[in-house]
Amino acid sequence: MLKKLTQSQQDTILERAVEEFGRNGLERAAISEIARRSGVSVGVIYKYYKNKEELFEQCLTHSIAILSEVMEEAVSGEETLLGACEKLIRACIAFSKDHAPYIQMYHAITHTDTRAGEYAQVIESVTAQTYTKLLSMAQAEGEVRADLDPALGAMFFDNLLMMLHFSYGCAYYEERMKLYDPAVTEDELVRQLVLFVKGALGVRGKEAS
Amino acid sequence: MLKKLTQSQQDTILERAVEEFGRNGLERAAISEIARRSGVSVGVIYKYYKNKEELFEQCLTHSIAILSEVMEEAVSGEETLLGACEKLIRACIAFSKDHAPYIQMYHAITHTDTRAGEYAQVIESVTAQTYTKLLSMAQAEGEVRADLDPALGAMFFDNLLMMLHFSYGCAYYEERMKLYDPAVTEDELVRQLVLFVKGALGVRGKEAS
Amino acid sequence: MLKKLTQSQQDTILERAVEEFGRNGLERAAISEIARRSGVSVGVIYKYYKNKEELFEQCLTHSIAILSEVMEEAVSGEETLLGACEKLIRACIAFSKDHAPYIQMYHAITHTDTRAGEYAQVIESVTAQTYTKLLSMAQAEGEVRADLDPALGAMFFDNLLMMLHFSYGCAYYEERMKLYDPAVTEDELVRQLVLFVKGALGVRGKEAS
Amino acid sequence: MLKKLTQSQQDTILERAVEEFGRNGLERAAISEIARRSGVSVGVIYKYYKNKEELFEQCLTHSIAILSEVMEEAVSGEETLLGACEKLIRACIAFSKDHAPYIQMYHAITHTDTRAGEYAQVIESVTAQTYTKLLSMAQAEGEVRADLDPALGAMFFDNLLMMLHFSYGCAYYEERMKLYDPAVTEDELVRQLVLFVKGALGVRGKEAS
DNA sequence: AATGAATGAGAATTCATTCAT
DNA sequence: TATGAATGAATTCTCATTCAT
Repeated sequence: MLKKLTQSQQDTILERAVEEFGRNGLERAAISEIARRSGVSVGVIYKYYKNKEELFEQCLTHSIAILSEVMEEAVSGEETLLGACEKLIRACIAFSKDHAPYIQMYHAITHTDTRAGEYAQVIESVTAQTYTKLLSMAQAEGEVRADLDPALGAMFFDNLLMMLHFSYGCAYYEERMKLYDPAVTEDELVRQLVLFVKGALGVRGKEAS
Repeated sequence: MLKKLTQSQQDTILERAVEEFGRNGLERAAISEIARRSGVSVGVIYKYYKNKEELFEQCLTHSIAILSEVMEEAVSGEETLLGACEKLIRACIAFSKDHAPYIQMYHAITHTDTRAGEYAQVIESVTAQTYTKLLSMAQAEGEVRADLDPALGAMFFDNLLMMLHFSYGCAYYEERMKLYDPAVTEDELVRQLVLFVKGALGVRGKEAS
Repeated sequence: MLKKLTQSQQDTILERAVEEFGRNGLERAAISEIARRSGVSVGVIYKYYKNKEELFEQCLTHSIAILSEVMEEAVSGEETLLGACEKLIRACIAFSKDHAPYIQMYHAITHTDTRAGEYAQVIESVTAQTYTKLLSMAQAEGEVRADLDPALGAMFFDNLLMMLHFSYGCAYYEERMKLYDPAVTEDELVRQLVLFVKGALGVRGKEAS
Repeated sequence: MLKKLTQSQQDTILERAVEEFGRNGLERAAISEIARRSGVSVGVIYKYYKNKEELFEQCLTHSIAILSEVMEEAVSGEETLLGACEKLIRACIAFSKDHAPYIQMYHAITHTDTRAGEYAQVIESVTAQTYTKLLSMAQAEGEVRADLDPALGAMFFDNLLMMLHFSYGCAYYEERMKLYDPAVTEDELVRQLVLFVKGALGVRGKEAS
């Protein structure tokens, strides 16, 4: 057969690869399995990706892009900080539930030793800056407590979101969540986490300032 | 007869194994590498551990035991909740700095899919119950806000601690932390995190209640 | 794509495998050795056979098929029982001389403990039924003595054939044969064995009945 | 401990080894298992036997000695050839039933490629000569047919006995026997085999000559 | 350009044999 | 002298990567 891979086929490969990596991790994931599920030959994968690791990285980039998009969309047009927080939290959960493999990939990548800096840079920069700026602005308007360091506050908040991702996307953390509260509803968790964050940031309604 | 491995040699194997598993995860970790670094033959590892998985689990048990001890010791004799939090936070950081491989191994284990429930149970149960009870009691005494769900509050708090572990024990998260604040001092981070938690839990000094 | 193994190459693998299994038995036979002698890589053997045991079984099937064919051809068109016996005896010897590895493999398999029943079923059923029916019919026609149990008679006869296989295919039994008669010619042996069987079965010419 | 191995301990080792080799064959048999079952250390086995193969050979010698003894005893004092045959046949069956491991070892040894001549010499010489002489004498007295070659006749007879050993001592041949006659009794088999041999040798009662 | 069979390095595991005690 | 723990070579099997077609 001599037809070039369509964009859609490339997307398919990436999605199947994310699933395979999510299921089995970088090591145990099998290129041949990804090829089979994608309906292409092994060779074609090596045409587009130098080796397994590079495919893994592309999956990562792909995953992060999707995740970022979802998260950004979540807060767009949201007026209040707390409203944005809740939207982010809900987006986290929804995304993790629907795209567990992406979360598992995300978790896997954070275990990388080599190239950690590079990866972190690519993946976390935007979020870090966005959240920090968000808090800075809120602080300037008196919406959050004055003694909060915006950068660290942003990191702590993002830490909570990351763990939320894992809790809804990785088997281990799901089990762990059950140990804390076997029957918690998603709504109750969101409510509690919003309260938690609200207190942590010392959020006051704007009108209250 | 040939001298049995001394306790110290056995400890060495476990330490090298933790390092190897931390570096490479269960899959990629190589028994032969662990043997080589431990200065013993491959065979002796199979004398002491049935297979790679069992060695992994022993490493896990070992790591958790050490971590638990440190964390428990940190809060013992601490009167106030906030004091305990700060101690825990400082213990987290100290431990992660000193025992990065243990943290990496912990991070690796949370990526396991098979046996996730089993592992979570073993590793997280005690912490989950301890923190939950701590918050319950504090709440009963009016030390934390009344609308906090102790179980979820405990989980969020532990989530922050876990991310702290990673931030000081795993390269990726270290780099990520630098993105938020390249020059933050440990003391400042602790101060900010204590404030963050204080607000999140709605902590009032006991005398204030 | 890389050229698939030709049929001839696949046959080579099977032949080399039969030799290796014949030489060393299932346990000691080394896949790597079979690969080396076949001029293929180890991997290709695992492409065609799930594991060593499956290769072993295929060798078995192959050997039995060849042997059966030879034996069946030997008796086809033979009118008298004694004529058939002589043909079988000669076929045994010829086959064993030409295909010693198959005989050695057969000998090896009879040492298997696990799956003995399964193997025996596959290998011996046809022969058992054929010989038994042959004797039954001959008995009905008064060609063999009336007090012979056809099934047991068939087994004793086949026992003699099996030992003949071994005597011409396995070093040990060859040496053993020399102990009985260092200089025996094949023709003399056949003549004697035919006489032996003739007496054992109480064969009378049909015209004598 | 500094006590020398008693004769009884040496016998124990040999017996346990025969069992282990009978069970698992030369390859899979484990020296450590033999040591454990014999209640001695691994080292002591290597004190008495250079290596596994030598132990195997000693087991063989031991097995053959026992077998020979039993067979010789069986025929001693027996007057008629046919009586001796029946005694031998019964002894075969009884021994194989009681000492299957010895038979399995015997079967294993006949698979040896290297040293086949040596082994055969040691193991089969006496039997070969005994049976041949037996037939020669019987022939001289007109007890067996005149056109029988005593050496070949002896071999065919011994072939039948060997297969009998296997049929009662090795799983594969047991199963094979069931294919021929699933419900045969030992007595019936003996009766049929005696008849078979009687015919084969052309035995006449002495008084009939 | 795509295919997918072949390659072969690499990893887990076993166990005969050694030898320090 | 007996012990049995340690050794490490050897074997099976997998799968990322190559490359002839």
